[in-house]
Amino acid sequence: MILHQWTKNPQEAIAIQKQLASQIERTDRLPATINYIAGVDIGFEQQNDTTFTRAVIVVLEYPSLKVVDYALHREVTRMPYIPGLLSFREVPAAIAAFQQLKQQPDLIMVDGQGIAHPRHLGVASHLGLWLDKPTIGVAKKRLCGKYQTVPEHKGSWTPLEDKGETIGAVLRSKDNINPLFISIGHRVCLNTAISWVTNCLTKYKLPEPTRQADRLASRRVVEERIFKEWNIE
DNA sequence: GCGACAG
DNA sequence: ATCTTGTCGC
Repeated sequence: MILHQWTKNPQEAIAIQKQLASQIERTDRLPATINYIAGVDIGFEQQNDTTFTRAVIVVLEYPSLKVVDYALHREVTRMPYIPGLLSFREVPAAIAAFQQLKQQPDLIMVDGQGIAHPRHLGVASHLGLWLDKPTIGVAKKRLCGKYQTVPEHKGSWTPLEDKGETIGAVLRSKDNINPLFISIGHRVCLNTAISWVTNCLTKYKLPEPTRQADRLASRRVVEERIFKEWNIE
């Protein structure tokens, strides 16, 4: 279902975000059993005078964390990067990639903020609302909010607060490595978001869903060997 | 006015 | 995000 037009006008985009933010669900509404978790990431390719947006979405089986499906979509980049309006640049491509999946996920982790955003509608929230799926924002940097120093050991976290409310969690996903910024995307409460990200952590900074998506999104060319490596097709 | 600013 | 070499540390 179409929620709105993907305007390229900043003023209109801000108005749309304010209207959509009220529809975000901050409490759990996800399957009792999670069998498939998706990871989303976007990369860019410069080809002479044109910039292409490349969206990658991978689906991992849980708890094995094995990749069972993935999709990729390229399109000419529609908007420049403007802090706070990232979803209007990246989400359309992510939706196109999502529609190619054969295995539907029960939960989606997105590279970027969820409600930890000036108008409470980061990429993870916007994508979740559009797809009507549970989503979690997994960002590597802070967009807004304040937080206390996080203990250095893996698993510890401190609240990310803005204007008197908790908008996310600053989570140490690996010992002595910069923390991740976790926030509600849609249909998942903060504690549930934190536990699912934690459940998907192995020996790296990023949880497996976004780490695997990142591997493809940040690649110059998607070679055939990737298919074999994941035993797909 | 000045600084901050996901990817 | 992307452009890029070496380098410090577990």
